[in-house]
Amino acid sequence: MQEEPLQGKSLVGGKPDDETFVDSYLLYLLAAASRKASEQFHSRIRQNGLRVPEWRVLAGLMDKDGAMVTRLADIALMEQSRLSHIIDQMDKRGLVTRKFDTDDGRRKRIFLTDHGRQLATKMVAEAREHEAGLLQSLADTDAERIKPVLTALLKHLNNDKPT
Amino acid sequence: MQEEPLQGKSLVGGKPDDETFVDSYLLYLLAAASRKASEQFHSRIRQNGLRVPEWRVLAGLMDKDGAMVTRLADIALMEQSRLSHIIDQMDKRGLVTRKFDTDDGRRKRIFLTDHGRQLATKMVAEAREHEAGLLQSLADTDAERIKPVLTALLKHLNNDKPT
DNA sequence: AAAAAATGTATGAAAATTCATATACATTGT
DNA sequence: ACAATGTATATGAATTTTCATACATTTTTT
Repeated sequence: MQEEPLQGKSLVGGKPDDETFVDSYLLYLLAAASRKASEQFHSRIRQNGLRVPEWRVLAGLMDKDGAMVTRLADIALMEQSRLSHIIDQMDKRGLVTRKFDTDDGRRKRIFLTDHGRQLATKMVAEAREHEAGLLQSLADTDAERIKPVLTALLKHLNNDKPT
Repeated sequence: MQEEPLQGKSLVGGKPDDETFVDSYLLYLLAAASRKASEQFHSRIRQNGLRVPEWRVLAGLMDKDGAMVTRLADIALMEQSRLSHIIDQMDKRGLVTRKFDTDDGRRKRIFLTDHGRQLATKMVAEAREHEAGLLQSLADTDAERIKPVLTALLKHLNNDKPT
């Protein structure tokens, strides 16, 4: 599609594999796989009037409605203060609501509103549909292996968190 | 470390597996794996006076010094205009430099300066070291499977890009 | 060979995110 | 019971990122 024109030294764009770094670097592979795999669906999210972080919040609440802010931030893969800002906006839009935790006065618990749940439900359906297409387009063997591998990695990562 | 206190309904934090969404959703697994796996190294990046996107640019240039902006943006997993801004800053800091492409007047090619290359080299070494530790801490079978699976996924994703 | 369309990069204002810290409540140790 | 310490969330200024678009080419079309 987009051809890299050769350079004077005829090297750019064609380094032997053992000289490249990123293509064999785990953290890069993870980031790249995540970004490229999500690209299409992210535009669907925007078509539904949401931004990606907002979708993550909705999805997180579908699993854990009433989660406390810190926990939700962890689930939604973002920093606490960012989540606070986002909750502000989603609250104003009537997607979620904050309630005091009766047991612990410092905590607030975040709940989906009816409207929020409605939108979240729709998006989860779209997500599952999109995922099915993605998995189907993969070679069967790959599709079977990818999730278990990621789950194992994630489990491991969540265990020995850095002190 | 951080215990989720049980709710009135004794349900929060303990939904049966078949009711949770994110934990079995591919795009979430990818994003979560990427974020959690990178967390530690990202703080190393900052300790070296870089931000994560800057590190990505340096790493990309280690593989493809003299890349054009659009291509570098793709490698470094960011939008073109963002890369332009970042190059501005890295240029001012003396890490990279822009040169005109002789063949195509629209293009600029980005090169590491000596200083930039020095820092990039150091960081790549740190990255490899960190990666080795990460892989070692995984069960052998997992470690062997993860990269091929991601590589296959990425290869697939890069092929049938959405029109 | 113009004109039209496409491509590559930069730019700046708007919006989002981060960073440091304030505030409020809880827990621990004495 | 009271400091002292720790935890949970919010807040606002500073910074980064995005979005739309301008500008300068190059490529395609007629």
